[in-house]
Amino acid sequence: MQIYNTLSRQKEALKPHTPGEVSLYVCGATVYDHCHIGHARSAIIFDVIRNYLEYKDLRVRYVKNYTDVDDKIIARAEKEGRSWREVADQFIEAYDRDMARLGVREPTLSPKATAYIAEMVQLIEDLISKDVAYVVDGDVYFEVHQFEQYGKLSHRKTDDLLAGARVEIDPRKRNPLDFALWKNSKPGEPTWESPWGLGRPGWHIECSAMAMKHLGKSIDLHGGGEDLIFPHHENEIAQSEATTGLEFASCWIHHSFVTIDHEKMSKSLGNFFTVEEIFQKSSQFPESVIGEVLRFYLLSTHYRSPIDFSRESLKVAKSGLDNFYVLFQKIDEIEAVADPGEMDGDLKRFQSDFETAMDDDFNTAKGIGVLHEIRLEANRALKKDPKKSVKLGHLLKKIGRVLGLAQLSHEEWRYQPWALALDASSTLDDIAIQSLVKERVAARLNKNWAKSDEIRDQLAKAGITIEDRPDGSTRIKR
RNA sequence: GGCGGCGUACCCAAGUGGUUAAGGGAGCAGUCUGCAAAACUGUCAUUCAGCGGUUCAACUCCGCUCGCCGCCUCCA
Repeated sequence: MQIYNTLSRQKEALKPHTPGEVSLYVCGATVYDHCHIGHARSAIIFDVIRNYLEYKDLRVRYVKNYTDVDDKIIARAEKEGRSWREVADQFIEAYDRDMARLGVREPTLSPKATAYIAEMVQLIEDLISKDVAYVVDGDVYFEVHQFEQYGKLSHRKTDDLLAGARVEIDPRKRNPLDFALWKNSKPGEPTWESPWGLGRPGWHIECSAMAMKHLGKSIDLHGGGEDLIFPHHENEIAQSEATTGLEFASCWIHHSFVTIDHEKMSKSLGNFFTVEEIFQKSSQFPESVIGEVLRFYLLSTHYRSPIDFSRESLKVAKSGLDNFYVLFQKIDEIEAVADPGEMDGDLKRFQSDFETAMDDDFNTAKGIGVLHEIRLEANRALKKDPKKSVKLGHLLKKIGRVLGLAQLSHEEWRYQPWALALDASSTLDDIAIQSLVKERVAARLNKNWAKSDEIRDQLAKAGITIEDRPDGSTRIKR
């Protein structure tokens, strides 16, 4: 298995510290607002990476934190006249709910930063004693020049960083690049006791403390969005390695962004979509369907490439997924039986194609391509070799599980045949549709084609497509 | 200014120093159907932004040009 490592800027073989076990740490969200599609992309990518490692019989210890103390949380709390804790708790809950709807499994552990203040204080004390950190008026800073390898992750020289720096010069810092490990807190802010007085931790130290606490001094995989490379991950490396003298993480995985009109989503541009709002706007579908559409869309581009978000791209994802569920329905209808374990001929080839794709830096886009090839083959075999179709259907489910796709039954997918579109602009309600469909079925039985077609046109105008099935039933699609 | 990425058919998107450049969506034709729809079959890039170079051979390696984007500040 080859994984692209930001540290070396090339793909490397995965070599866990403990054979058969993999430790994975991912920087989670700062909980000051609802999460957006970018957060969803991050969560889904690492969910799939975790699933695939497990599929390859590796035991995965996956830690993803919540940053529940931060300037933005404090600012929001102040603005809304409530406590920072309330704000954090609210958005942790919202985050968990969004993740569940996206079919993202819970990590092995989801620590909250504020539960690890003691560990952070201890780390900082150690850094001070090693003379790589210094105290100024109740603040503690990490002295970047004391860590020779500073810049190894972002591949930047400290001089270059200074040259392009847009950082305000703080006269109390020995060097503008020095970053806060501990901040003297202002009245009303969250506060903990420390050897340097009342204060709160800096952002970077949180992840170091939680990662080392739960995964040890040297972890196998560390991930996050590519915007975290500098300074967050660079600083994590500096702090952690300055304390332990060991390599903090062997492999750094960074994913690219979700863009809107090819620009990074951001609050300042106002061009972001929250997961919550996508679910709300698509509420004519069951959550499991929307979640899967989002997953399919987000996994259809390699994680290291940017992906542009649009309504259109979700429609395409929906269409792609429809094909799988149509197949599942057809397989159900043929009533052939096959042992899910039976793997012969094409089956093995498809499975190995999928593994080859995923072994190559988690190429989910190619993996989805294999899913479609299996689907096509299963459709072809439907009449000639129904048993093969059933087996291919089993394979589809097995492989799909890694990606979190194609796991529903066709009934769940098309739970109400008359509620199948992303743009529900129909002027007819479900009851009206049902009665028109009944009327049309009767007309067709009487071979009253004019009437039947008239009803079909009427439904078409309301944005509903009719499909007559061979058994006389009617399927409807918006 | 420093560092990095991208540009593949109408749209999205994999990929490789050399046999047919995945797959999806859309389109077109056929099978099926009362007609449709769905599904299946076929078709849809002699070509991979442009120009040079290396090579027996490049879309794939190197250089330059054009266009787009990201990081260097909190950010998935």
